[in-house]
Amino acid sequence: MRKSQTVTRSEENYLKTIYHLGEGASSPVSTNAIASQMETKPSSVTDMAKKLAEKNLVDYQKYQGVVLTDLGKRTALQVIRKHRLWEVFLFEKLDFQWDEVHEVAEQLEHIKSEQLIDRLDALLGHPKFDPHGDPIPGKDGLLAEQNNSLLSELRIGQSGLCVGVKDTSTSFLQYLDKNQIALGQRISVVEKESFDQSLLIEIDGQSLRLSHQIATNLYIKID
Amino acid sequence: MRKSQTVTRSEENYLKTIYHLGEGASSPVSTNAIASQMETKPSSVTDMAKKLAEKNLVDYQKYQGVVLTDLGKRTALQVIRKHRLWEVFLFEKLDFQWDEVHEVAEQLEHIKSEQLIDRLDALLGHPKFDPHGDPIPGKDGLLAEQNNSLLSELRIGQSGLCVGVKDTSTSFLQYLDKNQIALGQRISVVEKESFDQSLLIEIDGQSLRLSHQIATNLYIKID
DNA sequence: ATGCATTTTTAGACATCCCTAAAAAAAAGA
DNA sequence: TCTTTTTTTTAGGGATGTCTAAAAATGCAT
Repeated sequence: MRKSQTVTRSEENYLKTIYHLGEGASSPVSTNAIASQMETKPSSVTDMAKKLAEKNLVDYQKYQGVVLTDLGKRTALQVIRKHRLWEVFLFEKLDFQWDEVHEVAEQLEHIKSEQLIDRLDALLGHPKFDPHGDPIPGKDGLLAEQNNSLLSELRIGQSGLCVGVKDTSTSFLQYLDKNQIALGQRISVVEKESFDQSLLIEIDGQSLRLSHQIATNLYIKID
Repeated sequence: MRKSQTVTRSEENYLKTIYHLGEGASSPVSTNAIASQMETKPSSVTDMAKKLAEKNLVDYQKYQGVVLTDLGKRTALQVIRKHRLWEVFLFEKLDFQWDEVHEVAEQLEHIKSEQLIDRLDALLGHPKFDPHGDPIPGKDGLLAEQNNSLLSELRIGQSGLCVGVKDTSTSFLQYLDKNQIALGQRISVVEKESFDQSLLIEIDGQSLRLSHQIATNLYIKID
């Protein structure tokens, strides 16, 4: 078993981004997609692609984008695992709001100590999902299954539990807070407006109208 | 009030080292002292001294070493505050041994979030000392008074509480663990051997002989 | 006090990670 | 197909933080 080389903070950030853009799959991710996601320049991405390929973390063919190797995927998942565990810690133990956890977790995810993460995981009770409902990869790199639907996909009369958000921007999360929509709540679809696809839902005994855009960013677990 | 510029991780490490070497005082710290403490080269220290002087964090005169400015001292103390709070967290919440906390805290101390540190401090109950008995600077940068003695300074018959260690090396801490010496314990000096300055002490109902070297690395709070 | 040893600084270089500008390849459309 | 547009890569360079080797300043000792 070959000892894995050091992966820098910057390399970890690239791997994470590539993982998210490729949805964990093996479709190649383009230079431009990575650059715009990371708010950097395509030329910087090309440089890094070569470095990651050198370290066997991605497959890279000129002009063809990058694909994570198995090693790259495992590495990315461990960074994501750390990110999401820290998010749970901030939310549960330090009373951060769910729209405040991301930025700090971006820093904490790069701390290198297996012991630290194992024990943090235990302290938190081995959580399976982060405060946004995203699944936390295990030590083995496996993700909990999530066969969830978007709220916008529910038919009239259907109901389910709100289990996650797709958009994690501060403005969206604050909108949910303002309308008292939180993870774990039951939502029923009362009516769908065909004109603008807005929904009338019932939540917590209250009726609420949500735009289509909101409904496409809420994950629902149907009973 | 001028917004303080960004301080890099490397700069923070230099400030911390300079603070420790200067014992917080205003005596100049030499280039070589910093270099050997940080396991780097004197030329690198000179480079950094210029950069820190530029940012008003140290006073630097060629060939005269560096002295922390007020701003530098405040910055160093905040890094030390973070380091020691994280040590308490690791020790109290994640069951790390006291010889294991340092390395991970070296990484965690550079996380930038005032909110995080404030809340961590609260979670831990605003501790005043870290697991080695070192005082934790407050938000205001003030250190709790510590008028402690070294065990080697006690006279025969005197006793006190073990409140800290001077040497924090793994080997020393593990020696203490092996001999069941921990912070908070009462130690009485029974006898002093003038030949090698070793001590016979009583601790936890047991007699124990300690070398002079051990005794000069244990802080005792005399009643 | 002056000569030698030590300390410190300078000069020049390298690695990382980013940038801009220009060239090259790929994709799109007429 | 053959332009034109878009994407991607190359070339060259800047900032940070490190190093080695050599020069300069300091300071100790006889």
